[in-house]
Amino acid sequence: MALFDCTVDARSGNARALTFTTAHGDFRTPMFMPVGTSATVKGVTTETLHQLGAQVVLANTYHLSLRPGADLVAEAGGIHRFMNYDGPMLTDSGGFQVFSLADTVKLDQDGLTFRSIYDGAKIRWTPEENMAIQELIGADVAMQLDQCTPYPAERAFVARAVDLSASWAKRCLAAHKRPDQTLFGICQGGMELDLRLLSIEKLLSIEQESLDAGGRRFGGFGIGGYSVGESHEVMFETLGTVARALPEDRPRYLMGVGNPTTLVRAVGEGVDMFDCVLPTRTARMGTAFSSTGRMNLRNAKYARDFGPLDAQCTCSTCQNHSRAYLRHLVKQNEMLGAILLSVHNLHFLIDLMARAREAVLADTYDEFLQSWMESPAAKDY
RNA sequence: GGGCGUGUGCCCGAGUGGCUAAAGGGGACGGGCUGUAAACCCGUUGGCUAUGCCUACCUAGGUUCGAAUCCUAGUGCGCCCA
Repeated sequence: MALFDCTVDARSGNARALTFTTAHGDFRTPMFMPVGTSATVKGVTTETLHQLGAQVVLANTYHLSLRPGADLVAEAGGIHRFMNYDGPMLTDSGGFQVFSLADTVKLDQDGLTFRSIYDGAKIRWTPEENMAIQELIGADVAMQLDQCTPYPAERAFVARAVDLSASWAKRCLAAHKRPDQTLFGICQGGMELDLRLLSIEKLLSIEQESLDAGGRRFGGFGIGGYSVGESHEVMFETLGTVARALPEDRPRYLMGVGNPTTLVRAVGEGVDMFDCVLPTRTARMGTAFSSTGRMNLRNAKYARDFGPLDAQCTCSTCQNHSRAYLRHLVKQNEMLGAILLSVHNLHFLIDLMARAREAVLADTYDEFLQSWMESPAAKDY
C-alpha cells in the first residue's frame, strides 16, 4: 500500500475497522493512542509501549516547540529518533494548549500570538509556521491548527471558531509539504449540529479546492471540541451524525477522549481513533481502570487485598503485583506505583480497542457494545 | 542536688486573658482527573440524643465575669552547673 492509504477492512453497523499506512508502519483501528506530550508517555518506556501494543503515540507541538525546540528535535533526526519510538506518531498542533493555557492569547485572522508558559516569551504562530514546526518535529501525522471551543459557549463564538478553524485548515493544507507526513483536518462546532456539519462541509470543500489545484488532501479528520465539560448525553446527541458525515474512506479521530465507555460507544457511532491523558494521569493519581470499574488504589479497603489488580487483565502489572502492593506504592508516593498503574491503564484501553476491532471484523459489534454496557466496568461512565 | 527552658488535637507545630473545638504542615479517610505546565487538585478529620450540649491544650489546685494563655505545686522532657 502507498503511504497514507487507508483501507476499510470491515464494518459492523456503524463501527469500522481500518488499516492506515505510514512511513513507520501501519496502524489498525479502532485504536487508542497513548499521549506523550513532551516526547514521553509519562512513566512508560518506548519498549513497554511496543509490548503494550500501542500503535500510534502522540506528541505535542506546543510543548516540544518551546522545550527543547523543534529545531533540536529535527537535529536529533526527528521525533521518532529523538525519543526512540519507531512506530507511527502524531503531533497535535498545540492550538489546544494556546487556548487552554495562555491567558493572553491574541487571536486574529492571520494567526495567534501568545506567551510561552516556560519563560513568558512572546510567540507568534500562523498556520504556515505551525505546519513548518510540525514538519520539523516530523511525526507521521500532523494536525491542523484549530480553535477548540469550551462548553458551554455562545453559539456566535462557536460559529466564529468554525470559520477560523476552516480558514486555518485551508492554509495548513496549502502550506503542508513534507512527503512522509500527512495532515488531518479538524471539525469544530461545539454541540451545535448545524455548525458541526458546516465545519465538515468547509473541510471537504477546502480539500476539493486543493485537489483541483493539484494539491494535497487530508489524511484523516479530527473531531475536536468534544469532552470539554458537556454531559455524555449531550455529546452523543451529535457525535454519531458528525462522525458519519466525515468521509468513509479515512480515519475519524475523536480528540481527547478518554473514558472506556465513551470509546466503546463512539466506535459504535463510527469513530476510529482516540487519544487521552486519562489513563496515564489517573494512574499517576492512583486510580486504575478495571473490568469492575474504576478503582482508587488509595482506598483503605485494598490495604490487605493481596489479589491481582484485575483478575481478568493480562498486563504485566496484573500478572506480577497485588492490589496491596500497588496501594502501598501509591500511598508512599513511590514512582513505581505510577509506572505500574500507567502500564495497566494503557493496556486496558489499548486492549479494549483491540477487542473492539475483533468484534468489528467478526461483525458482532452490537453484541460487543451491549455486553460492555451491561458489564460492571461501564458503571463508572 | 541547683539553674534555665519546655509539655497544644493521631504526629509536628502556631497561639501568651475573651474573636479558640484551637492557625499551618504531616498523616489518615474520601472525592476528582478527558487533543497533559498535574507524582496534582478539592473536601473531611474530638464526641453527641446536634441551630444546642459535653469533653479538650501534661496533672492537681488557684486568680478572674472569663484561662491553652496568669499564679502555685507536682510531673515528663531538654540544656547548663554541681
